[in-house]
Parts: sequence; structure tokens; C-alpha cells
Amino acid sequence: MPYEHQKIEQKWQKYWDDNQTFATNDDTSKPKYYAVDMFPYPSGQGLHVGHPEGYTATDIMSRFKRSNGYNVLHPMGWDAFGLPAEQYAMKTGHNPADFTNQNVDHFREQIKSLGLSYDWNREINTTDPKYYKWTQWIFEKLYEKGLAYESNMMVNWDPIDRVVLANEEVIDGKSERSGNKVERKALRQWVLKITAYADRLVDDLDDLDWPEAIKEQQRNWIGRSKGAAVVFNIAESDEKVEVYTTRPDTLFGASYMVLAPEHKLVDAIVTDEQKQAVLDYRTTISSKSDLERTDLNKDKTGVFTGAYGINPINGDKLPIWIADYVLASYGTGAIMAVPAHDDRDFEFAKKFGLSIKPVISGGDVTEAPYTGDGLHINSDFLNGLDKATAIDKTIAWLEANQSGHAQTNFRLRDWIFSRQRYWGEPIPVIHWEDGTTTLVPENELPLLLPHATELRPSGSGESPLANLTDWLEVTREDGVKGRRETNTMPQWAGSSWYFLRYIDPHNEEQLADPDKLKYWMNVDLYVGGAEHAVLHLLYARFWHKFLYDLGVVSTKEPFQKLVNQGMILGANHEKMSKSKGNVVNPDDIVAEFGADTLRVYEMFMGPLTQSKPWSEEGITGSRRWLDRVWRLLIDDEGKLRDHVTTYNPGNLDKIYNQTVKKVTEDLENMRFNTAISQMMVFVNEAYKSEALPIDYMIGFIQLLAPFAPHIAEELWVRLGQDASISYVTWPSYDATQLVDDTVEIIFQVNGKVRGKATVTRDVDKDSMIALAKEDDNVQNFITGKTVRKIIAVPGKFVNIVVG
RNA sequence: GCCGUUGUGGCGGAAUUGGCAGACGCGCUGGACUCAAAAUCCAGUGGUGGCAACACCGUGUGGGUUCGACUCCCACCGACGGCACCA
Repeated sequence: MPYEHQKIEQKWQKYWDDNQTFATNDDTSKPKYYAVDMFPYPSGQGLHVGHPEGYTATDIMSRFKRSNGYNVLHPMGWDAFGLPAEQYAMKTGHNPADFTNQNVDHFREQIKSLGLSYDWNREINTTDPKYYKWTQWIFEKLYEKGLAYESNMMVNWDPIDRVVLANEEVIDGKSERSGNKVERKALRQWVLKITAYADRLVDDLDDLDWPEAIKEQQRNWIGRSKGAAVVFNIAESDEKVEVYTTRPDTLFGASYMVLAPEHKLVDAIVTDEQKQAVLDYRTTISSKSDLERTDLNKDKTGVFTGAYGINPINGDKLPIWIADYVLASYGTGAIMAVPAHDDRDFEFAKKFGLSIKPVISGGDVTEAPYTGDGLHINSDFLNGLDKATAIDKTIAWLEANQSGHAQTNFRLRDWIFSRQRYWGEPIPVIHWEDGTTTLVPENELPLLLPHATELRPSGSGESPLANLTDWLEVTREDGVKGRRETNTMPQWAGSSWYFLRYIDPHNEEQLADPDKLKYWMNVDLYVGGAEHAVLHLLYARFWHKFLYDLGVVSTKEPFQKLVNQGMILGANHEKMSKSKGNVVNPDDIVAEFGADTLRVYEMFMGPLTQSKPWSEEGITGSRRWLDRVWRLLIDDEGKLRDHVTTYNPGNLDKIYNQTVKKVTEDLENMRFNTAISQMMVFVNEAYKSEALPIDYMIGFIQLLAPFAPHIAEELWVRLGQDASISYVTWPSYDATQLVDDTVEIIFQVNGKVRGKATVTRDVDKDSMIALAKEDDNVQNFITGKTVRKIIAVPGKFVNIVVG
């Protein structure tokens, strides 16, 4: 009887469901293992072959840990709010909730067909009011602690359709949908003060078991820098400008100043002659995106304001310019320009004929800026000092003269938390006509998203919720009228804490039970795509730290170990996409070859963390191997083959024990591709053997089970074992079987292999050298030459150096 | 431009601590089975030369360290991903 994957996979999936094999309890007597996949956005496209890669990896680890006596929590859920649903709803006139639920059902069915050992009783959905009640609750806590505030922030604005656009909806400065030219416009937004946690978000990275590259990206994103704030008085004015610099030591070299065009002080200091030029300049840059202002335009632009700043250290009068290379959102939105020692300032100074004054020796600043270290010149009391000393001395001078102070800055900006969208968690806030703002009382949460039959833009830049007057307008007991917040939360909100809810998903009283949180946190393994390296992981860490401060969770960090799976590319080595026609649908693979084949193939393709191309031949190879495993044990009539016996002639002892060792170690390190390769070697050896000792077959099936659980369960019972394999103790190996009495050693001459010999394991150095010298081929290379040196490592090799 | 990742047979990849480069799979070649084919099983398979033993070349390129380098160091080139003119 051939290997019938469809029958077998259906049978065991039903068995696991009926027996609740993977339902997890809070048995705290066992060590715990918490494995989480980054939950998917249930798009209308359905599952992609990239999804099962990470899911299989965490599933293998979960199954492996169950066999090793761990209490394993392995859940799945849906990140189901999001822009595509809203766009689709606008286009078709449907409510996003309806087809989102259909998409979720489709995803669940597809994921279940892969035989993943999730505890489906813990399934969560970010759009479920029982879930988002707690998302709203966290927001309210943030608000109460002063970490959520309203502020005018720049957004992408379509001036004709009067809607706010996401960055991804803006293509070449135009709206993807309407084609209208997009402007930057300041709009009232809810903002979360993530910058209050900046130091901790950097410092606590050190203890995490994350890829170094991801940690580095987070550090760069947060961008902590140490420098100084310097205050410049403005000539013929009472105003002052504060600038931020990482190089206060170059203060004597400052030759002009630049304010961001949006800087508050510009209007106050601009002279009448320059007013029009400043206005015009602002207009030209207003339509530019950040990208256009920076990367796409290498040619520096700017306008003189007519005003001058006074350098506190030497009284120099410095012209004040505005230029878009200075950003309002970083530092103080103003800089002192030292063109001799900064690339950008140099370029700007050259273009506009501003003076360039060297204050550090080492380069030729008529040619290029010098940014290296060196002794200071033209700098009064700093002359002759190096960079570090001069920085300290300048800061001391600034502080003594009330002209500045040491300052740490972050590149990280506060998190714009509101979206002008319908399909998101409502922000539980009411704006009253008396000018006050209050939270929706905690006992009234969740604030439900009202059902909308037809979504229309509000026309005011507000979300479509502004059209729903019944929901929008509220009246207090004292008759004061109010209006609900029409902004909703971003998709990042629900995904910033979902791994906590899995721990206690049905709790109506609190976000999750503290004792359960204490037992299960942190997440021991978190797997997902590298595209979330910064934003999602940073936001989730921020919320977690906030919840830690509140005493809700007892750990500082949410994810102890993080692994990023690589991308699965199309057969042409390009990213899979509909337009390229290289998309592979996992449903087709499961139907034709089976889920076990898909799992084995995706794990065998290469290291989990690397991108690798899909191959049609590759998948058939994996299927062929599972066929081979089946036929090794089962004959044409569907019976266990007679050569599976209790008699052990010993010829498989070594390879079996090697295989158990290698697969176990590879699993511990998530090296799935080499684990599978070792099992293939074992099967190849088993095919050559007359007798197959049943104990070895049982052990082998256990090794196979995490990778290909359905076929493993089936062969397991056919080997006479009780169903099911999921919690059976992992096999061990006999280390004494791994060592041979003899070893093969190699003979080298000048580092090149010239011969080999088989010797007893405990052979000594001298006899190895003697054997080497006797070797015919070695003699070809050493006779007539002087032996200069001999290196011998017992049991490994002899290297004779001749010259 | 900057940052990150990455370069090994025809292809995916292995070599975990500096010690036989190419495990395993795909593909290809040959054999067995078959009337034949498919499937399956067995064997071979980095390149060049040689009947062979074996020799030379070979891990993106050029240098270096070392008895010995895919592995360590320096410089460069290509591919992929991300993006901040961050003062």
C-alpha cells in the first residue's frame, strides 16, 4: 500500500482535534516553553508559502519540547485590523468586519491543514471587542500616565479628496488612488511618548538573545547621541536660538546657522526684505516628502533670513539661514554650521559662498571637510586639545557661562498613534463642548466600533466615523454635549501585546491573570519576518515596559529569543508576486504532496534565517523521501515489513546513535536542514540493512515526528505503539556506540593531502609520523628534501613540512 | 550615499573550535527490474589531464597571517534588503 498522505493527514488532524492533544493547561510543576509566531494579517489572498516556514519552525520546536517534558504554550491568532480591509470596504460597500471574518475562517482552515500543534482554544482576534477592550484599556493607562497626548503632526494630505494617506499610499508624491499631488499638512494627532523609554529601549537590548543585526538596527533607529545644547542670542532681538550639536568642540569654527524651515522662530526673526523669499521657499518644500527633501535631492537649497546669531564663545555674528536639510523633528530643529568639519555644512557653504574656518588640524578644508580627530586650532582655550578633551572643556565653559549644557538626544520620535480610519480600535476619548477631554470610563469599555453599512470619507480629513452621528454625539448628565474621538488606533496597537492575551484569553476581569503571566512570560521563542525588525518589535517592547511599570507584567522584556526567518523566493530567485507569476499556493502543495512534504521541504531548503528560492523539483524530492520512509517499514499489502524485528545484528548501532545525537543537537539550535539530512543518511543506511531493529525504528519515527507529524503518528501505531506520539519521551543515544576502535588519519606534505591510513584510536604521535614517512605517495614528495618541521595531531593528521 | 545581509559544483545547500572542501537533496549519466515506459532499487557525478595510480586547478577578486584558510586580517567587486542629510 502506498503512502496516502490525504487519508493519513485527515485522520490525524481529526484525532488531535477530537482528543484535544495540544490543549495547554497551566501545570506549573513542569518547566514551560512559550513559542509564538508573529500572527498574520488575514488578507483576502489567503496563505502564502512564506507563512508555513516560520510556523513550521515554531511547531517543530514546540513538538520537540513537549517530548522533552516541557509544558508548551503554542497559540495562533489574527492581526485583523488594517488598511486593505478598509480600502476594499470603500470600494465594494461592504462592512470590513464581514469579509475580515471570512478571511479569518479561510486562513484558519488553511493553517489547520498544515498540522500545526496550536492550542486553538486560545485563538485571538484583534478586532474582537473582548480583545480590543484591553487594547483600549492600555491606551487609557498611557493617557493617565501622561504618555498619550494630542499634538499637531505632519501627515500626507490629499488636498482634493481631503483625506490623509499612509506612506505606502503615496507613490512619487501622488496619491496611489486619486493621482492627486500629495501635500504635507499638520493635523491633530494622538501621540505616544515612546521617547520617555528611549534609554531603556536601548540598554535592555543587551540581555536579549536576538540576532545582533536586529539589535543593531534598533539601536540605530533609537539613535542615542551625546552632545551639547548651545544657546545663541539673536542680534538686535530678544529672541534666542538653541541648537543641538554632537561636536561642541568645533564651536569656534561655526560660520553660519540653519533653522528648519518649519522652525517656530523663523517668522519672528526674518527681516522684511527676506520675508517673501522665506515664504516662497517654504512653499517649494511643502509638497516634498521627506524622501524628496533628502535622498532624491542631492542639491542643497536654502534661504537667508536676514537675521544674525551671536556665537556665545567668541561673539561672532553668524548669518541665520533656513534649509530643508535641517529637520524640525530632530534635536532643536536648529544647528550651528561648521562647514570645515561637516560634510553637509561644507556642501551648503560652498554652494552659497559662506566662510569655511578650520578649527581642527589634519585636512585641507579648501578641498573637503575634515571629520576626523586632530588637535584644535584657531580655538582660543581649546587649541592643542584632542576631540574628547575639547568637547568636555567646551561643555564646562558653556555651563559656566549659562550658554548651554551637555545633552543626550535621540533620533527616535514619539509615535503617531492615531489614524484617520474606520477599521481600527476606537480611541476611547470624548471631546466636550466646554473644551475638556475625558476618557470613556473603564467600566464602559470596550467602546464598540459602530457597524457601518457604507463607508464614506468624511471630507474633513477625519475618519469615516465622523459621518456616524448617532455614535459620534454624546450628552452628559449635566446636558453638556460632546463628540467622540474619530481617530482610531494603528494596526501596531493590537499587535503590541497579543502574546500576553494568549496566556489567559478568556479573562473578562483583567488583561490576563498575573500568576499565569508570571509562569508563562517571557516568550521563549518568537519567530517572524525581518521586516518587523524595528517598528513592531520596538512598539511591543515599549508597551511591555509600560505594563511592567504598571505592575501588570513581571518581566522587563517580552521576547527573550527572536529568530527572523528568511524569505521564500520564487523559482527565478525573485520575490514572489502576482505580477511576476511566480507565486506558489500552499493549498496546491498540501493537496498534491501533503502537509508533511511541505513542512519537510521548507525546512530542508536551507537555513531558516536565509532567503531561498522555491523549487518544483525540490518539493518532489522531499515527497520521494517520505515515500521512501514509508516503504522502508510498510509493504505493498500495507503491513509492517518482516525485516522489522526484535533481533539487532548491530550493523545500525553506530548510525542510529549518531542520528539521534545529531538531530537532537540540530533541533536545539534550530538547524532543521542538517537534521533532515542526517535522517536521510540514516534511511539510506537502513535500506542497505537486512534487519531493522524495531527499537531503532521507533526512535527514528520519534525524530521524524516534529518535522512530519502525520506520517510519524501513522507509522508509530503501525509499529505497535499506542497513539499518540506527541508526548512520548524523546529518544536518547548511547555515546559509547559513537566511537570506533580505529580512525582514519591523513598525511599531509606542506599542508596538502598525500595519503591516508587507518589506525587504532589511541595511536601515538611517533607511530603516526613513522607511518606517514613510510607512505609511498608521501615519499614521492619528501625524498631528496629537507624535513623542516612535523606537526602531528593524534588521531587526526600528520603534516610534514619540507623545503 | 549610508547601514545591514550575502557570495562555495549545473541548482538548493554542508563543512558547529583554523585541520580530508562539496555531506544531504535536486539534476544528469550508467546499471538492475520491465515486452517497453514510468515508478523503484543500486552505482557514478567540481574542472582539466591520465587506462589507472595520481597530478594540477578550485569556496566573488587581489593581497596578508599560518605548518595548514570557505573559516582569521586588509583592500576591492557583485547581488539582495532597509533607510535616517539625525547636526
